[in-house]
Amino acid sequence: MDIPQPIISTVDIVLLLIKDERLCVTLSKRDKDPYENQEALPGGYIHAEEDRDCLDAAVRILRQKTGLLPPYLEQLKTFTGAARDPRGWSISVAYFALVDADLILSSANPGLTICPVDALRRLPFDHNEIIAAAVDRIRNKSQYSSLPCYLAGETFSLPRLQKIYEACLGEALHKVSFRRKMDELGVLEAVPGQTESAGAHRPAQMYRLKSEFKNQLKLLVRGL
Amino acid sequence: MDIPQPIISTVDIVLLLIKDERLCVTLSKRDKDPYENQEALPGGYIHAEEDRDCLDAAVRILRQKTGLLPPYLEQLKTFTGAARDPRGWSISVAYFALVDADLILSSANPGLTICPVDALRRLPFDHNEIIAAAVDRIRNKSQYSSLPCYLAGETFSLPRLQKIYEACLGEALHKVSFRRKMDELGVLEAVPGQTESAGAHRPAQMYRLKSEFKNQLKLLVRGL
DNA sequence: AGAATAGTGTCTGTGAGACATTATAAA
DNA sequence: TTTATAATGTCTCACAGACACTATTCT
Repeated sequence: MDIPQPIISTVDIVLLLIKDERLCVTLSKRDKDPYENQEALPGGYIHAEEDRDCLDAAVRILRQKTGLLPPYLEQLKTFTGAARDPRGWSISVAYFALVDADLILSSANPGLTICPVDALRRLPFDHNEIIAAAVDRIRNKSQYSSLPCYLAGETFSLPRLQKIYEACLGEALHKVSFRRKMDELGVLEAVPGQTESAGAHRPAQMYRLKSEFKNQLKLLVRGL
Repeated sequence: MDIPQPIISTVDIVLLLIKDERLCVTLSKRDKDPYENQEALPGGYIHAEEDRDCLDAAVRILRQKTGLLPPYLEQLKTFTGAARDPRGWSISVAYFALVDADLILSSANPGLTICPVDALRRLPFDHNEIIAAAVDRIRNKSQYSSLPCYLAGETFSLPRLQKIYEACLGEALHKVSFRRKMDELGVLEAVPGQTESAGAHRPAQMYRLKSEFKNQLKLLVRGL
């Protein structure tokens, strides 16, 4: 039985959020070689002694680099090969996380940058490709699920939620249909008496996720 | 900088096909410990010296264990952790492949077994979970894509293709709608003059994938 | 009062499923 | 000629988008 050659095993995380009605990714300044001091996806080695599995590692790395545990976290895709890392053959299990922008902006972590996904410069490793996969994923799931609600924070108006969906999908949505679909999803409830004023016009009713859907995606039979 | 602990890095493949109108998975008898001589998903170590990336490794392993290159192969999901392999902390990058049953049954590889996915016994490692993820994937993609066509071989009748879709989805489909959708997909062309007789009734027109779609999935705007 | 957006009611075209009818080869 | 399934035409109901109208608050 041949002993396999050692392979670098890491986890990288695409932490997405909405800022100024645009879909953005969280970048972290690298504190080690290779690419020391450059902006890249937050990531790190798998610690076999400490992490039970890769999801565990992702949670640990998120805590270390951003100080928060996002309300949505799932495996995205695994990126592998001899060419993607100057240290040699590597595996990166990429994760996909969503968070309300206020949480990051308020925690004011110095090493972090928020950058719109459609205005990224060339990043180290294959991180542009990883982010592209994450954008594909959110585009796809936003068409038929409550996924973008995790970008919206505790309470939000329907007009704001529609803007978030539109930022995820990259296209404008029809208001009546959007509201019908949100109603059909059935994951939202109005917050009694709470409204949001935004100028010289009627204020918007605020909504929140029903508690039973806080940790559970809901899917539409037919998409938006 | 801490040197990470070595992690076992493997690739496993869920090779699906239709046999007797049922969705089946290809199992391979293990030739090494752990679980020597037991049926499990075909898989093996990543060879960092030889494989450019994991897709490369999957192709190599498929060639070694089954002797064929399936017309459809994509990454499925990565399974990781300390608990899934008795040898220790491991990463398995799982792949998802589709093939026409005739190809496997004709190659008559002795180490292979074909087993319906809904009649599996307990398999080594977390292979039941990996297969469940593959079944989820094919169920999902069959709803809105030409994916199941890769299970159908070179030429096939529409009634047979419908049976294949039904096996993938696990539910009966409406004939008229199914045909409308196949027409809308636009990936099929009739094979002039070729029909299939199957009893005392009108024979079925045979179809094949248009050559431009042989290596490309086509998606429906609205599902089946 | 006017402006501007929130929120809702109604109409219409598209499309999916139901049903029915025709087509065709084997027995 | 019967039988069984292939293949297609037609009807109807549901739904998505278009449009129009009402509601409400700030200026």
